[in-house]
Amino acid sequence: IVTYNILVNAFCKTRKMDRAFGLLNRMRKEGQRPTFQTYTTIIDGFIRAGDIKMALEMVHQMKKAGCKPSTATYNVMMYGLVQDGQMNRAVAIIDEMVLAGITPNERSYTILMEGYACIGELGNAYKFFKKMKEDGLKADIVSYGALLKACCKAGRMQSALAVLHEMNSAGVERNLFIYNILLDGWAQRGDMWEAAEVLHQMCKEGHHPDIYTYTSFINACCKAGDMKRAMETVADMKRTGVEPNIKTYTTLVHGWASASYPEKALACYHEMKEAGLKPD
RNA sequence: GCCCACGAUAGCCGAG
Repeated sequence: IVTYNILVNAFCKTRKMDRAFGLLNRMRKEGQRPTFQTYTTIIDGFIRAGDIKMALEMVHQMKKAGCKPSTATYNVMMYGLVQDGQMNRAVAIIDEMVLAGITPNERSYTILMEGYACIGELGNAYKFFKKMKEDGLKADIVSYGALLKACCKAGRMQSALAVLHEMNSAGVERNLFIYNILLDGWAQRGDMWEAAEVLHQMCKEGHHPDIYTYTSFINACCKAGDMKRAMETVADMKRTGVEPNIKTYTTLVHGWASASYPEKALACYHEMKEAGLKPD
């Protein structure tokens, strides 16, 4: 059964839902009982394919087969609804879980927080952050990341700093994701100075900037109109072995174009093609 | 605690 599950998972991850589904039927025919993991994997596959209806249908089949949906099953459903922008339905799943006697875990709440973070609803994100703690769950680094992103998206950078502070008190170490979210928060506001400060601090603490860090920072420079600094950053990243990708170049092309230097924009565009990247 | 399932970061454009 574990072997089957691994196979089913492989098919789902490569978007071959028909084959995954076929395998499920084969398991049934051979008299093997698919486990709750099997079902959850398939439901996850449908969710990632954007097919909420089929995902719900599978939940139904799962229950009919006498398999109890687990926390992960509910999490997957919430994730799908969140991706689809159906926050209210996603939130309703929490109540459904509780009614079914299933306990939400930190991921359950983090999924909802992420959803609210994406639309800049800090208040709601925070609401579930609190709820998580009320349930006696410990916020992990991903949960803090979601809260941080909510602050950044809402433009509440002071609150973002407060979140970092709380992480410290909770003894949760910052990682590259955390720094990148924060740096991007400043970048979105065109504050390359604060962004530079974050970049400086992360390096000081031994974190190596990655493609996300650099691209966000370049974006900050472009927004602030400092194309010189943007180009210097490109040089920096190459020097540290981080190759600019399509997004990095698009940021630059856009930056030069907004600064009314179409010829510079074109030069970046050519450089991108020479680097073997296809414009998208 | 670990094993087969679930959550996090960047650009432009389009759609609304």
